[in-house]
Amino acid sequence: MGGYAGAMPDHHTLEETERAMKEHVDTLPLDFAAANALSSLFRAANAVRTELTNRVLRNHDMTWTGFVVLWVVWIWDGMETRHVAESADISKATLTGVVKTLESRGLILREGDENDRRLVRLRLTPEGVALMEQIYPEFNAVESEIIGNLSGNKVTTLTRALRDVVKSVETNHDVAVQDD
Amino acid sequence: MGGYAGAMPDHHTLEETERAMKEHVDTLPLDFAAANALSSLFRAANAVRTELTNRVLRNHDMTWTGFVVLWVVWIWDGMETRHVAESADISKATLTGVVKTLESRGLILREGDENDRRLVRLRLTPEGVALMEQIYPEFNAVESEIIGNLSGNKVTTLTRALRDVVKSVETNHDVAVQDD
DNA sequence: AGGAAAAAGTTTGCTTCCGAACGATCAAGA
DNA sequence: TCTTGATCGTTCGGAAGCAAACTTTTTCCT
Repeated sequence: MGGYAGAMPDHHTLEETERAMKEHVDTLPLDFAAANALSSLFRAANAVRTELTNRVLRNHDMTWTGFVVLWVVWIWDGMETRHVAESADISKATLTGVVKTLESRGLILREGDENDRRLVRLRLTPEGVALMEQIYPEFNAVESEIIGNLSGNKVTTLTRALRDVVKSVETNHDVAVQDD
Repeated sequence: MGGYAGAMPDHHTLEETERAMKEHVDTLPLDFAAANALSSLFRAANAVRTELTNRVLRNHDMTWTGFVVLWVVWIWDGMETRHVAESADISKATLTGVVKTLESRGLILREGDENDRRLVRLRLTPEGVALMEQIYPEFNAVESEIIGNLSGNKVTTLTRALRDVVKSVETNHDVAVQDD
């Protein structure tokens, strides 16, 4: 991936792409600021995800989604699957498959609810707990390293702006949001 | 997905999750600010991606990655495969499959390079161009709508912070970065 | 009580998604 | 020249990823 300076890069920088795009669609009334912001959003998310996967999860033979699901169930022991799916930002259908994988590795348990037999609650096995207690500090250390290059003030601003973006998307469909 | 206010939500907010996590791992020295920032990053990216997919791409029977690849080739006509993959933030292996799908729908063309027969260059068909000229304005309009809720100043700050995150990740591996 | 409607999780079918191994092609040096 | 080493795109195997259809269970209405 990128990160060059001085010499001619073998790929196109964001700035070059912006220029090329403007030439390409210069007759259309477009919002370039929005396009750049969201392009940066996806690029950042992908870069961080790849970094965390390669430096932390890979050593434990763990996928990104597998880790996220384990983390959610670690924090919210006995959570119902639909809420786990929502927290992990994946569909119920995907969760079914991921849980099957994690179950086969002895990290998670499916447990029926006695009062409502439609529900399935998820719990970590002792092995799952042990794994999370080992992985998560490593995971967070890399998170800290990545974010550590930004000043404290910038981190707060960034986090708030990202939450605003989420709120902006959800506001278009849900009932009015009024918090914060 | 979320976006409730007043009544008890059927899911956990970011703030509640933060509290639960702190209770859960309170003996460990963790960087919560970094965890919150990156959690917000993934949530924002997912929310925007889902929104754009549902409101724009779905109407044209187009997947997210398919659209991104088409967009890159639209802007950089005749680009070599490996550069398209890098620009689209996917692996070469993934690109092979996606191009196969787009090719079967008559939107993209694979074209051998005469000077270096290892290379494959990608071009849009007239149908592909027509599709992009129709979809991209719609796509950008929704981008604009999402970002439009933030003040102009905030957008600039957000974009810059996200690029800093990308740079922070890449700096750990590449040669020193010195631009901007 | 009884039947319709809603809700939870699973299955199905198809498309990403990636690392590793692979075959083909080109580049550099003896 | 030829051969060793890179480089490019593809293939393979396995795991996400989702919408839509489906089964089971619960809720709601009369």
